Amino acid sequence: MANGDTKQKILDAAEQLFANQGFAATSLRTIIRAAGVNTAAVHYHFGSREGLIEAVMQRRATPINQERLRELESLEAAYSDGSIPLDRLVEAFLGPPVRLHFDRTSGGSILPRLMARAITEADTDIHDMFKKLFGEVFMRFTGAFVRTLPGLSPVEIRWRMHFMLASLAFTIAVPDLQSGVRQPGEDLDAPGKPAQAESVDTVLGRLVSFVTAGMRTPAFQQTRAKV
Amino acid sequence: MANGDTKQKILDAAEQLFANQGFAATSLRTIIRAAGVNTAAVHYHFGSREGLIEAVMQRRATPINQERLRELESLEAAYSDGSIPLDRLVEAFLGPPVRLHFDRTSGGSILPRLMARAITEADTDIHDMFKKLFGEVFMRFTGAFVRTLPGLSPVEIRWRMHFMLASLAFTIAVPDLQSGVRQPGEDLDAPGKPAQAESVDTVLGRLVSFVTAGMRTPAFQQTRAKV
DNA sequence: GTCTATATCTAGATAGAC
DNA sequence: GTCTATCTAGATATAGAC
Repeated sequence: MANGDTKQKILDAAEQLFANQGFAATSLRTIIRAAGVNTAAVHYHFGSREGLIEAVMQRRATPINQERLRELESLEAAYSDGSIPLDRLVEAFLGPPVRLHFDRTSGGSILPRLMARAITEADTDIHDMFKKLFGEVFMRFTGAFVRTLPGLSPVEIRWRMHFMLASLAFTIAVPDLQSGVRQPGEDLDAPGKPAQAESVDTVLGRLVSFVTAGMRTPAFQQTRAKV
Repeated sequence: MANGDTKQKILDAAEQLFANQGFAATSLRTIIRAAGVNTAAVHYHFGSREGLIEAVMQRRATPINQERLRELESLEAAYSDGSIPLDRLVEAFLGPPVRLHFDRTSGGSILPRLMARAITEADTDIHDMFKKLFGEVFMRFTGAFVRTLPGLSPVEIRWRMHFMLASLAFTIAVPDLQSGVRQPGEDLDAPGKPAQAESVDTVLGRLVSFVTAGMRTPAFQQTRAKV
């Protein structure tokens, strides 16, 4: 409990709680209780509650951005003459957060849940923060999708990336939704048992195949029936 | 400002605020200020903050459920011999909330945002509430999807419905995300201008075509490369 | 059914001792 | 760098007059 330890303890506790309960629902006092420190420590290290939120997010955004960029650049190098295959591109975007979500060793397993919370949260300040942290890499991917899918307008592509983001965020942040809802006739799983215990590869595979198919489908054509 | 008016005013104000700010971030005091009533009125009519939340959600769940069921039953009648076409089924599920989202007359335009918030929120009590309100109709649809997509396992179908729910919720609840992120090279829209102003049919069309394609794609096969 | 007034608690933030 | 003590504001909830 000596030196600079406190800062880390606060960050860890805050990350856990923000990820589990959301930002709005987590008070500083809950955090300091969990971290075993006192109120003043938070303000000393981070200035304010908002400063803490930003620090928590910043600590985690960098690795995801780096990993995504690394994969994207490796794909761009491999397919420098043509365009990148769609499923590879989708996986380069979804893989890093999903894999980190399942990584129980790095302490990063809560990380993507935290990120998903950030998109999901109502607070616009948090949205702004999120855009600041991920916006640049997101735009790089947008450009790649535009090249890979020349048949689609940029607007259409942006919508589909929005759906992709949605599927990603939900898969990570709201996993309990797929448990609570059971099938009509079948009982593949026991009454209360969550439908999870799936491997990283399986989850990522399901996600990538769904999103890739959605991305690839022909552009929606407005029927000008009315007007 | 005479009789039973107060209850309605509270419900309306609460719905607005919950939809815009989320549940956790909205205090009773904010609500009573907006509604022009006082604290005691809320407790008199709804017992507690949680009681108010439940009342707000219940008021809106019923019409969506009814509309979805009506469309589903009409499809089941029309295709009683075979299975329902996938895109019709997807539209029956997504159409009612999306259309209500755009309906500026019924005062229901905030409604689906509210619902989307409920899935999106961290609070598990709200999740439970949500499952209670929509679970039954959701299961009816699950059964229909299982019949329409015999090539997919129920587990796979549940995952894809999860992605569908995600895309729906995000489209309605987090519309600003698609604005803030702009294209690399192109400026189809002005710097700050949101990319919306799209018609109901366009948005619903984009959503349905993306989801339908994702739903229809062949089941993900686990490669047993490792292990 | 509606209000004012108030009780009780918890929030974020700061001052100042160590 | 870390703590205790405390300020102020805001929260939910209730009592009791009208």
